[in-house]
Amino acid sequence: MSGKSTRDHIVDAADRLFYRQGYERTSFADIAGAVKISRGNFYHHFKSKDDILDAVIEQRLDSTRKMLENWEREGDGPEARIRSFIHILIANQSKIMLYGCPVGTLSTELAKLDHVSHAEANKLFTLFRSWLSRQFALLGRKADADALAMHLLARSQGVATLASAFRDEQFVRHEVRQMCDWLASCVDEAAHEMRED
Amino acid sequence: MSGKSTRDHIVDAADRLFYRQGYERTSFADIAGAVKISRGNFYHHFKSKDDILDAVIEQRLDSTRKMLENWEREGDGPEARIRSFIHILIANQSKIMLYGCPVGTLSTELAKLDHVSHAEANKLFTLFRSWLSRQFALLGRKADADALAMHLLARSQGVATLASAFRDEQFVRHEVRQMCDWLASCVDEAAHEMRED
DNA sequence: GTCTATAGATTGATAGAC
DNA sequence: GTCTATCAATCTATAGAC
Repeated sequence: MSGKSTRDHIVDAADRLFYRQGYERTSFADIAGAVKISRGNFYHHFKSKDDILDAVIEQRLDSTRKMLENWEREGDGPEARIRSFIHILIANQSKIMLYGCPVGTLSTELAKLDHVSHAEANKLFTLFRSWLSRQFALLGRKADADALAMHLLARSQGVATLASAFRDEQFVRHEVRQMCDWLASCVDEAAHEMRED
Repeated sequence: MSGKSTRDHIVDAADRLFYRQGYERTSFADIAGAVKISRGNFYHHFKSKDDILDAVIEQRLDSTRKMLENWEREGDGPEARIRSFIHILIANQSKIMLYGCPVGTLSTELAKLDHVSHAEANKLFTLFRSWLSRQFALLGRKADADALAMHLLARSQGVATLASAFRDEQFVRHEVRQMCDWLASCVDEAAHEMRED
């Protein structure tokens, strides 16, 4: 109950720094400075920098799973849950405008580095993808649920990228509104198909 | 007429490596290896690594300007020109699936590095943005031309990001088709507004 | 479990011969 | 204009004292 272990502090600091500076740019010295331990002490907890990365990805997967489960438990329908996803762009707007989306930017960086953990990082995308796909299926769009999930994922990724390039709050709000309109039209189409059956 | 200067070779190699590996990861040794010159020789042509980056951005701006001017000269209408933009995703598909969009990934990396040339790199985005905006205005959507340009930019960025994460050709083709449908609906709405005036 | 000290490689950058 | 040699700083990682 006394709080977090040194290992947890390292993972937390690395998580923040990898997001803000990128993985390649972040050195052990940076993390050591943030956690206030010596560089040599790292290797008691992790055997390499890649090892810290894997722990960071694991932590992000855990917290994302919890977030999605909470949205599922809140009792609202699938449309409201998907709206919660869309509104991440508003909730995290200031960070996104500075550093982009933590999922997309990590995946992109690891792809370029041809890093062994690229596949691990992409599990974050897959987590959102299958969760969204399930919500669209619940909405009555079973046939194209996965395509809709990918479409929405892509649009939020694009908004995050341009948000960090242009730092334009109004653009983000405008696109979020449009995505919610698009979502509502998805529901309408589903209802229409039901009537036809 | 004898071909490219050493300086040009350096910029070409740096351009390719910055795209494939990222700016931070690419060292002078990498570029030297690609151009087959010694590391010391760099500093006769550039005074720093940042200097090479600026030259790379300048070259990308030049070639992008030429591409957009060519599309403008081809005689087709604005709708066909915007379709040419959308189809970059198909034309460069294999590279995009490996390294993402050269514009978006550079901007994202420089944002995280808090690099002085981030604004320079964003001029690439602005170039596409104002060109697209002009095309939408020609299409009869003067009032919201810039918002439509940003929307389309965002969607292609998102598709590029997910293309490199999931390496899914069919997804790219599907999204490209949808973007073209959306473009056609933009034209219809413009025609409808004209009738109302 | 945390530290200091250090190895060994690589980084961006400089000096000076040719 | 290109080279070799080298600098100082930084990097990941290891060894070993406490």
